[in-house]
Amino acid sequence: MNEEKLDSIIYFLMDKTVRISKKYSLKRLKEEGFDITIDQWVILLRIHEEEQQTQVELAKAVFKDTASITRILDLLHDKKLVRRIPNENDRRKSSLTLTSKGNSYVNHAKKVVFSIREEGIKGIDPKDIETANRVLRKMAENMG
Amino acid sequence: MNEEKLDSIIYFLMDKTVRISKKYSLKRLKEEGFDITIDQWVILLRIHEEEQQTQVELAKAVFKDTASITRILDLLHDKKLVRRIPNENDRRKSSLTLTSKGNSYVNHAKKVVFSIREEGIKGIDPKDIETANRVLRKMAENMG
DNA sequence: CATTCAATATTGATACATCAATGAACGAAG
DNA sequence: CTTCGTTCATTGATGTATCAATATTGAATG
Repeated sequence: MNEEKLDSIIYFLMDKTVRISKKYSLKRLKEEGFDITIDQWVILLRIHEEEQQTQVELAKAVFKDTASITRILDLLHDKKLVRRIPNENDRRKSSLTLTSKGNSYVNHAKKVVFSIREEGIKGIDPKDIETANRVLRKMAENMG
Repeated sequence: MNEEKLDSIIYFLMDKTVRISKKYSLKRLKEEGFDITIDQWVILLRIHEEEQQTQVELAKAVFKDTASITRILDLLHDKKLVRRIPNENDRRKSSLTLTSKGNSYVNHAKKVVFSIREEGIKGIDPKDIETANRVLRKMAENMG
C-alpha cells in the first residue's frame, strides 16, 4: 500500500536501488571468485587508471571522505592488492600503486563488473538512462 | 578527467547523490532543530502512518533488514519517540507506536522534510523525474 | 502431547559513511 | 630559525548496511 507511496519518492528509490545494486554486485563478484566489494572495486580501478595519486586526490575523484579512503585502502592492502609508497618530496603524502596481484586482479574483475552493469540496466532505453543521469547530477548539484 | 567518466556511470551517480542528499538532509534538519537522520525519519514517518506494525512488516515496507530496524528503533527509543508494545497474541512480535513526543515530532519535522525534498529537485522537469523513477525501479527489479 | 519446522527479534562481525580531533610535516612570514 | 597556519593521513565515535547465528515462541503434524 504505502510501499507504492515510497516507491514514487526519488530519494527513497535511489537509496533502495543503490542498496540492491551493491548487494547484487557483491553476490555476483563472489560467484565469480572475487572477494571484494564495489566500493573497494572503484578505488582499485581508480588507482589502476591513474597511479601515483595521493589519498586526497583519490578521495576527490571518487567523492569519498579521506577517512573512508584510509580504511578501504587498509582492506585492499590486507588483500595485497595495493601499496602505499611514501612520497619523496613530501613526507606527509603517499603515492598509491597496485601490486602485480592488484593489476591482474583488476584486469580479470573488469569483465565481470562490466557484465554486472549490463545486467542491471537491461531493458532500459539508453535515452532514459541519460535522462536519469541528468536528474541525478542536477540533484547532486542542488544539494552539494 | 576521469571525474567525468565516473559521473557518466549511473551506479556511481546514484551512490554519490544518495550520499550527498543524506548529508544535506542531516545538516538541514539539524539547522531546524531536529536531531535525527533521514533513515530514522523514514522509520518514524512509517510508524506514524501505520501504527501497530511489527518490525518485520516495517522492514518490508521500507526495504531494510530487520537487523537495521532493530538498531534504528533502539536509537528512536533512546530519543523517547517510539515505544515497542509486546503483542498480545504472539509473544515474538511487538507492535510499534509513537510516543506523544514522537507524534508531535513527526508533525513538526514533516514540513522541514518536504521543503528539503523540494530544494533537492529544484529546476528539474517533473517528467524527467518520472523517467528517473522508472529507470531506478527497473534497475531494482533487474537486480533484486 | 511431543517433535519439528518456521517466524520474530536480537546480537556479533564486518564494511562503509560522517564529523571531529589528532600528529606529522610543509610553507610562509617574522 | 622559530612560529603559525595549512595540508595529509589516521583514528575515534557514531549511524547504517550486510550476513550469520541465536533465543524464543508459534504452528503443524505425526
